[in-house]
Amino acid sequence: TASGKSDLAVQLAKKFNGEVISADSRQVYKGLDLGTGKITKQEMRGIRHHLLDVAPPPKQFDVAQYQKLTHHAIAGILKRGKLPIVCGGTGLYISAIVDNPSYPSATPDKRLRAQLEHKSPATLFAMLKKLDPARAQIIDRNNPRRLIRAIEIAKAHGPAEALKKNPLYDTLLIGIRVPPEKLKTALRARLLKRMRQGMVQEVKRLHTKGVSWKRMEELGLEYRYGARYLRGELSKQELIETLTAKIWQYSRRQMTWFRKMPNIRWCTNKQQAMRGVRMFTARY
RNA sequence: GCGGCGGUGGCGGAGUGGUCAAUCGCACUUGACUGUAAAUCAAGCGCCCCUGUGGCUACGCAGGUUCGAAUCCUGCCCGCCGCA
Repeated sequence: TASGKSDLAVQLAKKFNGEVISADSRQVYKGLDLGTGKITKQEMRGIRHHLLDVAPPPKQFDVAQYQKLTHHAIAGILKRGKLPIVCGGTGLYISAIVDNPSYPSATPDKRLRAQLEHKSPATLFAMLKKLDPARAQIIDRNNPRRLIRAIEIAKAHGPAEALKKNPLYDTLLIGIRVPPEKLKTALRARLLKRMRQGMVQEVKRLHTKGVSWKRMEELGLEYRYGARYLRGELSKQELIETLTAKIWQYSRRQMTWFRKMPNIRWCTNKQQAMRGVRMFTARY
């Protein structure tokens, strides 16, 4: 967040004849622009971007869909003889491409989920233990969302296998390192700018176009708190304060994900990144 | 000036004689992650020794009562409300 990755991606694409693939779980939705910090047409500077605006906001999108669409996109880019550049902050989505795990084929079961939603973690855990004791051993037993999905998988086709990774592509991972204080300031400045550009109006517009307040809660920080502000639960000042805090928390969670990626190459400036890519592409 | 209410950890806010370093929420720090991932979940969060049924300092300030006080009493300081 606010590290300058979109901008870097475009520069790399220019320099190395590439196209950009977004790895962002909110920018996949059409119409979520200001609130997600989506790159604008102008900022793209003619570089083709993929995996943006591929889903309607009311419908839930997920990693498996992301994985599938991305493989298509990458195939197309390679066929055109170009370099695919994945850029984004959703660790899970990045790993969906880089590690290419084959997710259990059990498809989300809305009815089952609704049924389990109000059960306590303890009962969910008991259910899972019966269905898939091995999984129960290693799962986070306090986390209803994980428990429900695990049950979903077990019900569909018995005990789950360990997740296999089958990487398809040779990848270079670049992490951008920004000093925390600097990042904090940048985050806030960016938020204020987006507010001036009409972020709240965007939320309002989405709602009039049929996105429920309930759904808004799930579409990302800006939409969640923006909606609360519009409903009068937050003052403008409170909106700004809680959003800065929440965005910062989110940014930290991103970092904990990236920190554990094994071969990530950390860069503090564009030159370092450029050099990395040059060396990487020289191998082919 | 008189009367009422209140001052608790970074913030909000419990507790009203012992089991209180003090419920809880937020913020903060660290981490997990098998189709919601900007989601969901976990741990830590006065100071020190970092072994424990450990030591120290704490609930506006200063005294007092008590075996024992954030909790009771007195004085002072500060805030809000009502009457002047």
